[in-house]
Amino acid sequence: MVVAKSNNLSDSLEDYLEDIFNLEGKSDVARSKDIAKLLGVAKPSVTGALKLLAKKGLVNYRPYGYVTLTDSGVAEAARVAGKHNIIKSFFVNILGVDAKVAQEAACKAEHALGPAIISRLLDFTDFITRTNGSGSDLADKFKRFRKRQHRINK
Amino acid sequence: MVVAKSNNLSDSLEDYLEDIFNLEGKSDVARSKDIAKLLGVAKPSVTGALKLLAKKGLVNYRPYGYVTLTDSGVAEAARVAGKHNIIKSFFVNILGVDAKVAQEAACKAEHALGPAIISRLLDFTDFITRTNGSGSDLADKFKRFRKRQHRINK
DNA sequence: TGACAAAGTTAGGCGAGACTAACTATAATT
DNA sequence: AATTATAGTTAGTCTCGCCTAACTTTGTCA
Repeated sequence: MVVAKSNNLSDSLEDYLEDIFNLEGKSDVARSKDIAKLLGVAKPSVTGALKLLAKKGLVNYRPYGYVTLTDSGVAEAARVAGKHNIIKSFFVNILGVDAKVAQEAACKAEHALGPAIISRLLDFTDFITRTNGSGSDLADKFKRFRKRQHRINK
Repeated sequence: MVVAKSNNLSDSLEDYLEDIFNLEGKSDVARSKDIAKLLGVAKPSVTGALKLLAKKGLVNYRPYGYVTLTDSGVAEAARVAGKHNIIKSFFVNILGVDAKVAQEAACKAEHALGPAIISRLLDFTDFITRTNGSGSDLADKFKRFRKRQHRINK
């Protein structure tokens, strides 16, 4: 089930873009080797992806040179990274999922959820994080609820 | 980013399995033509998938014969379909997402979310659906919250 | 029961995205 | 500055999942 995207970017290319974005944020520059390591792919795979992204005008690529995002590359990457954070935040802060598990699941789910759902998920996380009438945080309430539900397994 | 799965089933094969499961539920039998239609693929793709699933012992397949799930096929398919329903239910009943959008997103997200997250999502949907102290359903509260948040766009 | 329609299969091919092996360019060290 | 290590690229291959065209089997109906 390969899905046509409006932005014409495959899941794979979105991942590259996102990682370049994160690397730029950390060290102002993305090195091919680091991209490969972060994504868990071999170096030639990175070269191939960079060429594709360059053709789409999303990265500035020159053989043996440093990699930077173009303006539209930054925009695209930020969109993907934003999804990632919204999803991960929901998993961690609301569902109480382990950070590492949440991180990995968010990596995959970010390609599955469109703007309608992402927007609602963001609002919902915001909503549920707030203190409600009872003066007790709902995420905490849920943790206790879940503990009760599963006490038989503990 | 192709992901290794513990069950050794690709996203694609999980989709076939799930659709066969649903077709069996409706008419006791899955016809190749209907699988193709449901998944939006050409008929030869179905033949190929059925052979793979048969090799894994998940479907009973004979050329030109009807397709049924084996016991382990049912188990696998039920697991996937279960995920699907939990995710869709959260989208629709909690986030208030349109049913069609939720359906499609769930189709993709079901491959992204592992048991730790699914289990919590199920509990959470259960939890949040219940009436809380204020006597008002939280999903409803969220709808109002969201309406307030976005009233500027309306 | 024979002809035709519908369903399913086979054969061959294509693109995406990964890999390894071998090569080239850049950087670092002395 | 020459050597060596590291980074990056090229070339070629593989698998997966899809496709179309052509063929075979099964079902229907006059």
